[in-house]
Amino acid sequence: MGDDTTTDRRKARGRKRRAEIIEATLTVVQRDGAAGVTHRTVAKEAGIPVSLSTYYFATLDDLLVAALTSVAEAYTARIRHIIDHDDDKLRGLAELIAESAGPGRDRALAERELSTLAARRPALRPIARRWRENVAELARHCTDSPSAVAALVAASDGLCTAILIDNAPADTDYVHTVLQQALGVPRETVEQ
Amino acid sequence: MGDDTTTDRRKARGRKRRAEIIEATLTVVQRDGAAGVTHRTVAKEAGIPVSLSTYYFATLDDLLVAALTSVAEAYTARIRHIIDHDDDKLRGLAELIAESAGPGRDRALAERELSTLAARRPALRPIARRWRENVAELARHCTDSPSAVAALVAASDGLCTAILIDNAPADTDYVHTVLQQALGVPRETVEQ
DNA sequence: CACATATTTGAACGATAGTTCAAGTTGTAC
DNA sequence: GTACAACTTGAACTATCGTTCAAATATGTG
Repeated sequence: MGDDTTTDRRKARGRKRRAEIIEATLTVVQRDGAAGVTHRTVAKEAGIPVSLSTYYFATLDDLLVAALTSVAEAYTARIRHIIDHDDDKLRGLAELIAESAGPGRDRALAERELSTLAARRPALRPIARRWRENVAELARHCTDSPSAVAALVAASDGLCTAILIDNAPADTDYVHTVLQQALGVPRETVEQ
Repeated sequence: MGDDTTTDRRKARGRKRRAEIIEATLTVVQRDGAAGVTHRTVAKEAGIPVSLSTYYFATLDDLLVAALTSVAEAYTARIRHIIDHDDDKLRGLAELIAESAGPGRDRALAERELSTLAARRPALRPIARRWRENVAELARHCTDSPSAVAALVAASDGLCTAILIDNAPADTDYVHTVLQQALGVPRETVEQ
């Protein structure tokens, strides 16, 4: 009847709709910022009536929470993949960060908007924190120093901000160099 | 008549009102986030009618721009003061950053909200960028390495984020240690 | 005094917001 | 078929929004 793994096609469609609405929400955030997210703009983006948006997300807050969760999970998955599969994990991280300047800019922008939102809602903090914890775990594969881990995590975050807001140089080599510097690798391998 | 240094008491009162409205705006941002800023909430906070808010700031955008400019300038002034007057400039920066956990939390939160806003408005980027450039200048007093400067700037930003969103440890010593790490000081003086 | 300029006020307009709801449709179980 | 649950729809309610405006007050100038 109502078990978790039901194959009820109605519920399956419901889950799909839910995902579609979240996707439309992220599109709106990327285009107009978190301030542009309303039940109506999201519904229009998804091509559905307004009341269907509220059917799946009773309040606008629920929708934003779901969107943040989704985008954070996607980002976290990327990092986990680097940890598990990349040989040079620091370089993998640098590539991921450098993406924020190119194709991944919209996504990174959305994540910043939503994480800023999280600063004001304690319920969202654990989700926003997960990204940071995963970067820390990646860092622990590169060094034993706790302060080096902290510096790398902070620098990673700061680099993303710089790329998004300052249009800082964002080629992988540059990011990689700065990450190495934060990690404290010997000078002569960093300086030109 | 209309020169800059007029002592016209009417204009003086106008400037004071303008400052009051900006102050009220920042209070609203600190309490409810940038999304909570409306002409009405600001007017209520300032104890004035709505139309007076629009008299000084024709559009809501003008008001947000003015508020961001104000908060960014205050922060920049703090950094400049450290550069010009502190002996241990890195420690001064660490103290400033650590403030974000205590009395300066609201202001730091407001700055993040408003700088996130800047990501979507090119006109605001120069203002948001100034903070970063001043930190870089401070860093250049501590090192000759360009990558060390970049790492310190990025780490400073990331530490603020961590303190605001993750409730990361924020005592001055800890922040100072991480900043030193990013700067690349010899290991033995950093590790415990 | 009159005259001009700057500030202040309350009311109003049109637009859009979140949310609710009763009615309709589709799919599942019996 | 009937009964039931999940999904979908359009319309509506109330609230708040940004902005405008004419009138009132205060201040400076002659």
